[in-house]
Amino acid sequence: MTNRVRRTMPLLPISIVMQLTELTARQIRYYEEHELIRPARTEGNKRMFSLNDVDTLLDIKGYLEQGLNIAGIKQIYGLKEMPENEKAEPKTLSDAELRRIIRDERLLNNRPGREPRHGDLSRFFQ
DNA sequence: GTTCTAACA
DNA sequence: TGTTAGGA
Repeated sequence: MTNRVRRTMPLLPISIVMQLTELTARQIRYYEEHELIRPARTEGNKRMFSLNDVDTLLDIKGYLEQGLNIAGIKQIYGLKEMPENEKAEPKTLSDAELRRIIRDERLLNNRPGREPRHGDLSRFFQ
């Protein structure tokens, strides 16, 4: 079995992915709506995530913490209609390019819903 | 008990 | 995004 298969094999239910990524089910489903991830479905319509999906979600979380919104992240993952189940690799962006995207979004909207961050070491002390 | 979709005091 | 209703 190839590593690609291993990484794209749908194995994880949303509850596990929630713990692995520290994202809410709402967020995970929302990102699927925007085609940032493409989890498979069981016969009962339950989402099954691959390790690649988890990896992508972790990247998304990182970008969100940097102030990017879905639109900005979509620019990085151009996840259009690709061959079956093959996920797009993160578009390689220069730091300058990434900074430009973030700056534009801060300009466009004053980072809606974002409160001053205290320091993210807090999650290590829950 | 878990996950799903749709919708919003 | 959170949360909840109503089903599966």
